[in-house]
Amino acid sequence: MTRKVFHHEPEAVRQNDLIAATLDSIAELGLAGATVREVAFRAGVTPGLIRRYFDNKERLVAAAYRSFIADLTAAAEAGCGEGSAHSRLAGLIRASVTGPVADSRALSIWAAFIGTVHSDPAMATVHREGYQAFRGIIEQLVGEVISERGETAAKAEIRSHAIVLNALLDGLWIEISMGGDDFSRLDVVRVALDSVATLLGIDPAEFRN
Amino acid sequence: MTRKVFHHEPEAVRQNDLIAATLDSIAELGLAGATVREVAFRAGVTPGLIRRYFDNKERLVAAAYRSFIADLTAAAEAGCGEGSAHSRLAGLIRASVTGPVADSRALSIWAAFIGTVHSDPAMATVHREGYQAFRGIIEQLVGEVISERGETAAKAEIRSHAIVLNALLDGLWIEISMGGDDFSRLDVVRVALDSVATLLGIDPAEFRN
DNA sequence: GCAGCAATTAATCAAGTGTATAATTTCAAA
DNA sequence: TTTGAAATTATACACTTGATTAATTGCTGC
Repeated sequence: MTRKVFHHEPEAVRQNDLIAATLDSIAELGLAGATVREVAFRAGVTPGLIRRYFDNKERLVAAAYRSFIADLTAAAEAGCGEGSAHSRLAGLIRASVTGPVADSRALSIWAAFIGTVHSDPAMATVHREGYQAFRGIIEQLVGEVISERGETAAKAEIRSHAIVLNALLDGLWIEISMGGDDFSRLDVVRVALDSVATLLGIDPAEFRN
Repeated sequence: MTRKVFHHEPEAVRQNDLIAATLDSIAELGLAGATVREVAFRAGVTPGLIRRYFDNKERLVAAAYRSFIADLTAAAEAGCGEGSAHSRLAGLIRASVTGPVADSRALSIWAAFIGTVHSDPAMATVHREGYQAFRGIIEQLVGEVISERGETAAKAEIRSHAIVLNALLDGLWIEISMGGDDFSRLDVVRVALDSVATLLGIDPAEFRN
């Protein structure tokens, strides 16, 4: 038998490929389907190689989680654009409830990971970091929006608003990404913007800009 | 060796025990830890017995999911109590963001199951049914609240409100159950009630009753 | 071109998985 | 008390899993 031909790849490239293959496996087959063999196959590589780049399968999965969350947050943040705080918040909201952030694949991966957080300390750490990062963005944005309107609010109030907003966006993201038929005939962006505006006491018409 | 002594149990009891053991396993060890042996051990039974009550492990897990969702929905619904639509909606909200509905164990189980929905059609069915049931409750309640206030709203508007409310409650439930430190010094019930009141255009003070 | 090192493969292992089945025990009916 | 069916156990099997290691290959510097 002839051995498989292969190429040397830079460490970063292989790691990325393995992480991507892991996320693909999870998205299509669930966490249980993301076996070492499946991941290796999708990465066009042999199972044993994984151990050269990740000490454990656990480490690989945690790295994939971190990468996934970072990408998701970055995509949402990219939706902010630049400009007034109002328009940036609107951009964040719009990005949060439309593709590629709000899509079935992302939800599947997120859900698979979330299920491990409670029983796996390493995953819990990754989760907490990602969560706090996103809520920090919202909190900052809410603060800026309030001061932009010439108003002032206590830190606790801003935080309270951020928590509610975050919850609403999370919930909407889940519902939309889950893809029940209920959203197909609904303008999700308008609903999301109006809801947030109402919660913040902003005139929805003005907020939609 | 002496064989294990055992008792005959009615079918319903054994099924319940096995389902309870499955949920316990998932809550503590994650879905991956809910092996046939682990579940059997927790149920004080031998692995082989499971197959007498459930064709597959898949069936057992699906049954556990259905049972879990039903209990959760029932607990939330029980919080409604009786009385005006306003007070029933308030009760539902209060129940949704406090124990035993909003607690770490419930979230762990929910998360584990959610991760399987995308790649497992049977689980998807169970999920969809449970989800629609809960959203139906909210939709009904929102409709009653509106008409109770002497107002009138198109069906689409009611549905839109229900979707947003459901998303908000889901998101709050997740955040609270996840148990970040951020909620420890926050009156979650008040925040939830005020947010919903604001979204529905009700005076928060009146809504809190 | 070639030597040597790092990257990759191939093959194997022990442990754990869900499932199947025959042997045993419980329990209710006669 | 006995008997027979149903419930439960014990054991085993085939398979998959993550991990390990030696052999092989590709590549870089000389």
